[in-house]
Parts: sequence; C-alpha cells; structure tokens
Amino acid sequence: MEDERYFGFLVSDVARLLRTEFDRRVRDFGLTRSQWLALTRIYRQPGCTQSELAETMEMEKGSAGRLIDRLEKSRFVVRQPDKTDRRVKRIHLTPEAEAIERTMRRIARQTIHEALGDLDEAERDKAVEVLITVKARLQEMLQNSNQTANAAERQEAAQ
Amino acid sequence: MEDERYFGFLVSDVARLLRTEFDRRVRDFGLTRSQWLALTRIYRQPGCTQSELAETMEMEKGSAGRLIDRLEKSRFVVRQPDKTDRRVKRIHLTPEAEAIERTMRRIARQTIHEALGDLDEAERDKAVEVLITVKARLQEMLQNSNQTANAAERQEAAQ
DNA sequence: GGCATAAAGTCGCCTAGCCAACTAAATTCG
DNA sequence: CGAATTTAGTTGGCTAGGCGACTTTATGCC
Repeated sequence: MEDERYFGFLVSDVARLLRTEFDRRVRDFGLTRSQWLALTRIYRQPGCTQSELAETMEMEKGSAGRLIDRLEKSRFVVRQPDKTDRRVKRIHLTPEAEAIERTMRRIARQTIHEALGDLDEAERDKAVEVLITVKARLQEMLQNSNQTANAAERQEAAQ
Repeated sequence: MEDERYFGFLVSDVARLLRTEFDRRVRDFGLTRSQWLALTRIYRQPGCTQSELAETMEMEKGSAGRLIDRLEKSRFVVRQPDKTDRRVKRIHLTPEAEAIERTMRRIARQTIHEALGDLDEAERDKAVEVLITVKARLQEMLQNSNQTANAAERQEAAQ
C-alpha cells in the first residue's frame, strides 16, 4: 500500500525533473518544453484548430489558447481564420518553427536517452506498458468525474 | 529510440492526470496536492527550515517560500523565528493541519489505488524500480548542469 | 577585528495549467 | 423559421514552479 503512494510521488518527481532538465537545455532557443510539445503536434497536424490541439495535448482549451498566444508572440505560429466556420482559428507553423522543431526533437531524444542511461530495454518497455495502463485508467477516472459534475449541473439546471 | 521519447511523454502525462484527479478530490478541503505534500513533509520533520523543506521537496527556495505563504494564510502552518540564527524561520503544523493530513493521506492512497487498478504487483514494483533509477540519473544530470552553470559564473566573476 | 563569501528568505517576473464565466457563431429541433 | 443548445475561443483568477536579483545575517579566513 505504501508502495502505491510511492508510485505517485515517483511519477511526479520524474516528470518535474525531466521538465526542468529539458527546459534548461532548450532555454537558449527561446522555447519551453510545453511549447515544443505543441509545435510537434502542430507539425504533425498542420492547420488544426485550437480545440483539436487542446484535445491531443489533453489540456483545457484555455491553457492551449494561452500557449498559442505565447507561440504567436514569439512568431513560431500563426492563427488563420477558417473560411467556412467563423468561430475557428487554424494554427500553422512558421518556417523558423519547422527548423527549430527538428533541433528540439534531437535535444529531447538526447535528454531522455541520458535519463534512461544504460537501462535494460526490456525493463523500459515493461515500465512503458505499466504507464500506458495507468494513464488509460486515469483518463477514465477523469472522464467519470467530469460526467458526474455535468450530471450534477444538469440536475441543478432542471430545478 | 522513438520509445524513449514516448517514455518522457508518458511520465509527464501520468503525472499531470494524477495531479488533476487528486486536486479534484481534495478541492473541498481547501488543499491542493502540492500543499498536502508539503504538509506530510512538515509532519515528518516538524520545525524544519524553509530551505530544508525546499531541499526535501526538491524545489527552489522561492517556490517553497510561496507555498508556505499560502499554507500560512490558510492557517495550516506557522512560521517561527529561530532562536540562535535570525535568518531562519522554522515551520510547524497547526492542529487542524495534522487532522487534515490524515484525511489527505487516505484520499491519496485511494486515488493511486484506483489509478493502479488491478495492476499486477510485480509489474508495479518493476516500474517503480525503473522510475527510481531514472529519477536518480536525472538528479545527477541536474546537479551537473548546476555545477557547470556555477563554474561558468565563477569564471565570469574572476575576469 | 574586519572583510569576503555563503546562506536564508523575499520578491518580481515568467510559463504552465486548472476552472469558471463569458461572447460569438453554428447547429439542432420543435 | 426561431428559440434552445452546443461549440470555439477568450479572459480573469487561482496555484505551482523556475530563475534571478536583492537584503539580512552568519561564517570563514587573513
């Protein structure tokens, strides 16, 4: 049981350390890890909408919007209005961003590579399996708590 | 190689989802996950200094200071001046905080328990092993980049 | 003893992210 | 068709955390 809690601590610690180390390495390029993650997603899905980006990054629309604000201010990204739906804005990388994206990818690969060190490949794959499972369960749990929240809201609205 | 990057993504995702789900569950108690983590540390090390807390939580002094600000404002914690060293402030839990700490611990255990689900115990332990190894390596890497930063600073100062 | 250096906290500024409230546009349905 | 609902995006308020500059106090060394 104690080990279960320990698992939670560990995941948080590793994630934070990874982010900090990566941030340090790419600071000179004027990009943070989150921004770079967004760029890779836009790279793979050019012209996506903000909501689509929020969806694939599994974050709130608001957070995604502000991330795009910063990327746009640094001229890595442009918002283009959709032709048929006047609500949506489509996101495209600038040429500079595409070049930098490749560099970031290399640094990320290198950072993780060093962090994993001489770890046995089979062991790593086992851990990845576990993380995938846990992630799926957490997504389910969050969806449930959203649903119950929405249900409660509807309940209220009906009164 | 692609899998290595995947590992990084996964750890970040799981950490974020875990934090979000836990935050939702404890919101009614007026505590966030970080605040609760701080409380458990202070519980285990009553009267610790802010720097010690920052150290054990592996974060910057500034971040720890502000965390304590919020905890103090919510009356979960008090700062007491040290008798011999007028620079240091020692942190103590209030009685309310001690009671709440136990509740939070139960919720954390339950959250992780659900997130891990029917995961095989041996598998989980394997993953924990891997995470411990990676965490240690990352700590080493960060220490190195701090040292090189400090060295560069000293170099500059010497000129 | 006196001065340089180190340590403890604080503060300002930044990114990231959640949540909730809001506007505007599109869609659905009676 | 028109009202109700849903969807896209924005904004404000919050916590969390990094980084760097700064003040105050201790400590170490000549």
